[in-house]
Amino acid sequence: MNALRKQASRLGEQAILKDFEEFRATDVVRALANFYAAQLQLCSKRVSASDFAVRMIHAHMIASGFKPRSHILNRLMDLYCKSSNLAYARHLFDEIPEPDIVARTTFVTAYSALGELKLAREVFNRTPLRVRDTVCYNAMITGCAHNSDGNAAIELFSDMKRHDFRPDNYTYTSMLAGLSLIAEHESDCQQLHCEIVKSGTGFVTSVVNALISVYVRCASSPYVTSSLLMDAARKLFDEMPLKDELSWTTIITGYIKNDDLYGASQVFDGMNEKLVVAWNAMISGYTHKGVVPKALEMSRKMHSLGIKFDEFTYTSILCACATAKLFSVGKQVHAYMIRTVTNPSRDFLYSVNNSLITLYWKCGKTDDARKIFDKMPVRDIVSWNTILSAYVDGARIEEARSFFNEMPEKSPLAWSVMISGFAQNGSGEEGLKLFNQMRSNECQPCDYAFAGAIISCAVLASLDHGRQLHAQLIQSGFESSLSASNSLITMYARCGVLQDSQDVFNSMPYLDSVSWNAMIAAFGQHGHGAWAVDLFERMLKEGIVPDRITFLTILTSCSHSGLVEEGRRYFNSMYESYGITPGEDHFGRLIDLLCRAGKFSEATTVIEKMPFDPGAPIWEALLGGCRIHGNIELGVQAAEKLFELIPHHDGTYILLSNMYANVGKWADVSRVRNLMRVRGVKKEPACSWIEVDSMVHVFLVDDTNHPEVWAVYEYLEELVFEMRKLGYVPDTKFVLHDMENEQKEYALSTHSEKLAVAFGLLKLPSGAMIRVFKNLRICGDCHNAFKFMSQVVGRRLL
DNA sequence: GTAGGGTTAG
Repeated sequence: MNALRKQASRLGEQAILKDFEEFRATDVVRALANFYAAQLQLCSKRVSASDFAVRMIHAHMIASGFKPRSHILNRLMDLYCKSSNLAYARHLFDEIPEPDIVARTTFVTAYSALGELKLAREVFNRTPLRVRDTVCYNAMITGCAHNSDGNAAIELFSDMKRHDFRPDNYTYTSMLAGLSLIAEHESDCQQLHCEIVKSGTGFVTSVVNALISVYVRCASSPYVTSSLLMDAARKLFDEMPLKDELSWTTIITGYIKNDDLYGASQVFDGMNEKLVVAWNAMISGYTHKGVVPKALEMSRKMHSLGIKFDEFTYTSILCACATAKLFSVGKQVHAYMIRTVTNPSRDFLYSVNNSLITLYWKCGKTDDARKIFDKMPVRDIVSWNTILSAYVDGARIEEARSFFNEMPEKSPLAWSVMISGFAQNGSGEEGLKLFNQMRSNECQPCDYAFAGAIISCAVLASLDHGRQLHAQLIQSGFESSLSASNSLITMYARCGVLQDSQDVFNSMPYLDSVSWNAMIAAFGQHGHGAWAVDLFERMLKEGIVPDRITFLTILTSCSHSGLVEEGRRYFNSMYESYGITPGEDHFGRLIDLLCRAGKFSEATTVIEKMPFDPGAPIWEALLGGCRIHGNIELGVQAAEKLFELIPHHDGTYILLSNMYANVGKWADVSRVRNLMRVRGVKKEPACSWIEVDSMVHVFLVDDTNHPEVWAVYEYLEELVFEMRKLGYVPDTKFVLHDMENEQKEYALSTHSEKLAVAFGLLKLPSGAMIRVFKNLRICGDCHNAFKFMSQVVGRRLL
């Protein structure tokens, strides 16, 4: 009891408790009943802190031997449901011999809100028809609609009509709102609209609001032309006899959702008394559409008009600052908030602190973000997820992992962030492991989780897994998911099946810049620079604005296909036409482009004229070019710079030794390899479980950015080197050609067999060889796979 | 006891 009391004072429930203590003296049952009813009423108004008080009052009821009548009992159960103490409520419920309809409806609502549709349905089904009423049907319909069971909602709707229950405003509102969330029920919404008009509820504000939001939602669907539907929504809005707060905000956010900020601001300007909610909608609208200055201007205007900011306003402004990385402005807003908000609620603390964390994270201060998190008196799921994303975003994968393990509650979002975090970090295997773990924890993967798992397959170049996941994705109903489809494009390309990438790309209902970037990259990786350029041009024609990633991708594609002119032109257009300042990564691609084409003097000029000191990516690009063309003098210079910048990077040694190997300077190759050994440079470990067959794909397809790829790359090159040293002229010309000039079409269309033949390694019956390669699924140890390969090589050579 | 808008995490 004392512990509870302590908690009560922390939650600010003293008022209730004081009344409570005073009342104990009297002992009249009727008065007690009134008192309980009044206290419970009080609790229901204090949403955030009522939990404890309810338990106190209930405990007192039991202690004083008070037997509550149904209305008090119902209220008690309702409060328990709303404060997530559903078990208590259910316990009470089960003890009532004949629970009334109010009690039953309470449970239908509570279970539905928790996503426990089956339990809700059970309570509903056990309610005899003679007891049922419209409210209880409404509650059940809302439950079905919110849990995306549109068909059940429709069935219930006709069921209630069959039994002569007249649908009311609540029914129509729930039906409309629920069905419009589910894509395949658009025509049902149209039918409902007709029925509403006939029923005479067509002018009821709440129903029209719901209708407007249906039109808005349909308008933002990728399958339709939004302007007509928005016009229809606007007509409904203009013609409605009585507008309430919701009508205004629904239409404003409707315009924002459909990218019509002008339309939104027009309606907003037409408001006589501008609601805080509407201001908030405008501010967040501008922020999300990337017009942060406008968002800040709105908040300044709001301030100068003396309109008080609420929790949502602060959160939105801080989010705007985070998006635009305006750290000092964000801090000012925070300071202003501390001055003006004297008594923040718990919900306020959550959201504001969460957006502060976001601000610090986006401004590159992850450790400070963590400090805020640690200091927060109360944290919610978003607080945890934000920190997790911050770690993943900063490639601090180990910290992310241990933070993830500490999380008290792992939402699907957290799982998917962590899964794609692993994948982005090159740990495809960890990503897939986690995805499977997610499923075995009975956590239904969402489309983002699938996307993470699919990217993991891309990293591993594990086509079989990728295809399996694609099938499961369709089974789970995520076929049209943007993020999952984007990851499929990348996965198929990395696994060497370009056609499948194109199929996914062409079948997508709508595309975002990520989709275009992925497809352009896919063409580029497969050596189809010209196709990549075509697609890029098509993207521009369709009015999609290219971003930094698009330019990285198109520059890489040009570079891999020797399209020097185009690459140079695109590089220049970056700033001139799109206002994007080229970063070091873009310069790196340009250098790569020039060096691959042998234009070393132009490359060195670019390096000299760059607006910043050249870092590792620049020297790596230069060294890479020197490797291809055997430009020893310049290559050595670049390697020296690299050794200064990143002393123990294995990639530098490997590039250097390959450069020597390409011009037949075997002594130098040995020298570099020895140097590596002497300096204790560790080679990145090879990935452990993919098939040799897949590795070859990775090696040929990828840009050699991943550690695994480096390992494979080095190993295969070593094999060729050994062969050459032994005076064997391997029939590998085109493979080497592939390596160096990225003409990968042939290699990609081949499988292990052709590759093996190409290496001149084997004249084994191809079937046997294929089986060895294909079945050599060395789970947990790829070294053995390589050992096998080298044994075969040895046999042939000796 | 039932419906509908604005915030922060991918």
